[in-house]
Amino acid sequence: MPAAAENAIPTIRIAAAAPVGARTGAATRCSSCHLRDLCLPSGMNDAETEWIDRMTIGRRHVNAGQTLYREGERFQFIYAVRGGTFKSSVSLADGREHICGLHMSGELMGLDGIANGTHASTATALEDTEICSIPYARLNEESGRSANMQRMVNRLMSREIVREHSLMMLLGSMNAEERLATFLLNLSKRLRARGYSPNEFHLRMSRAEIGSYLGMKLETVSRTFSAFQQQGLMEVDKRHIRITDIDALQRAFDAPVH
Amino acid sequence: MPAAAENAIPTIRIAAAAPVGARTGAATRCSSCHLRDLCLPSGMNDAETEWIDRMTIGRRHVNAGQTLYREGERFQFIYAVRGGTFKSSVSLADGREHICGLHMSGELMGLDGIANGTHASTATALEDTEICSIPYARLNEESGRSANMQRMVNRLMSREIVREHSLMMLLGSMNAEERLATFLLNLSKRLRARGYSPNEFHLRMSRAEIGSYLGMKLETVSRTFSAFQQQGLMEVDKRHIRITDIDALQRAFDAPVH
DNA sequence: CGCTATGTTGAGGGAGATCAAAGACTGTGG
DNA sequence: CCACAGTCTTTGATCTCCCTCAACATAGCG
Repeated sequence: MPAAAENAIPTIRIAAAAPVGARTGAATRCSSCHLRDLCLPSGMNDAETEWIDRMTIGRRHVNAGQTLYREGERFQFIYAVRGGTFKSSVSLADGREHICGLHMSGELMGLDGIANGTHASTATALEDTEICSIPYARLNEESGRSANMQRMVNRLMSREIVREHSLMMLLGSMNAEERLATFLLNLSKRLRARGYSPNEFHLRMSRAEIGSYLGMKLETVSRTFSAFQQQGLMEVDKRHIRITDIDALQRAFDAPVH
Repeated sequence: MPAAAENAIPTIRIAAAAPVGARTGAATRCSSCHLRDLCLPSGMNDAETEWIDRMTIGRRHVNAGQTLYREGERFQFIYAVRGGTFKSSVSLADGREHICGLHMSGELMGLDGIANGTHASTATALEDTEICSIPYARLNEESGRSANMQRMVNRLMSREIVREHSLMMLLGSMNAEERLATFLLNLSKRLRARGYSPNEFHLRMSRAEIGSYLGMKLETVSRTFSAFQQQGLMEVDKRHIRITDIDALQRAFDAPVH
């Protein structure tokens, strides 16, 4: 299983078969993708999945540090993460930046661009990644043909809204330990859903990025990690995390949105 | 203009013609609504607006303090605010609550329910209000008939995502003065769009509610209002706000998402 | 006329920010 | 192979913004 293998490799570099940003040629088929049940086709029947197949124009590599799209750019595609991890961020006029999303394989990006036809955030690869581009105009055409497919698109957008609600809750009313624990538990859950170990993983973000995501400073992130380690909840070695007592972490901090 | 009259009345009570929560009878027609250009029908042609007319099952009063829907309840309707103001909130298992939205006339509520078929937040009327209920199942049927209509639904959902991005930016990287100023400027802009004065208005939320929305305590909200007043930016008398120098407020604090 | 809800203001404390320094690791170039 | 710069992380010391606790004022309401 390539996914598990990738997880086992501690480096963040994976072989880049094509030049930066280039398409890899043939269109990727959703119907044969191992992320089928997590991604856009989830809940769709075979015929609908084939419709998606016809419009997914291609797979593309995006290398670590590169952007997939930037705030203000014209919106044309919705993107599905096929491998690797992305962050998305918004920025203020004075340069302050805030990370507002962390996207893993099977998750969609770029939905915020539909509102005005321009992207409202910037998507940056946190490691070497692979993404599928879905032309929004064609998605609309196809979903006009299938009520089910259209419901799925709505559902995925709604899911994004719900996700942001949770983040607002986190930013608005949790302390540093609660924020970091919630973040780690959420990560753990999503990794498990992808067949990775929920207890041991590599963070793809720096302390500063985690801080930006959680509304705290990098030093506070670092100190909170140290505190968790001293409490015997996890072992932390830079970006390598091993959660030793996930139940305790849950009990102490997991306050799921009611 | 009834809207302007309502704005001029300092009390939050408006006459309730029907019993609490009751439908007022005949279906409301979008085609003749004065909020037509702000609300769901914006950007739709006459035929499409008539389709919406056919499914908007009715107008309903919701009195101050009452909830329109609650977290966890089955999702069936999307709601459009026809008059008055709503807050929406999410809560943690331990009872902490966070206000994650403030909805004015012409704005939609309940989109977060599409994801799982249950509402992810609670909507509470901040004053006596009137809302239109749009059955989601029928909305889907109708929007299957019109690509344009479906695009509009997507756009409205995307707008909600963008709105939440801004809130996350606010919660994640602004100080108390910036938060309150951003909040007031946003309110001012939305009131202007509805034909109200952008400089003088009544807040519909208590200090505690504003605090919950902006991720700060009620005392801090109160102190920040006092600070703005001492800086000559506005006059504050409980919930009545008169912004005397909106440009200064903009210059000092408005840091629009890049 | 109390009673409750709401808002303002003060005093003090604390969680996290800021400033600073040092160690670990990576990649680069000699 | 090693010296070096640059990045990331950790930890300490100090500071500050906002929270907490408290008292008081005001308005609406039974």
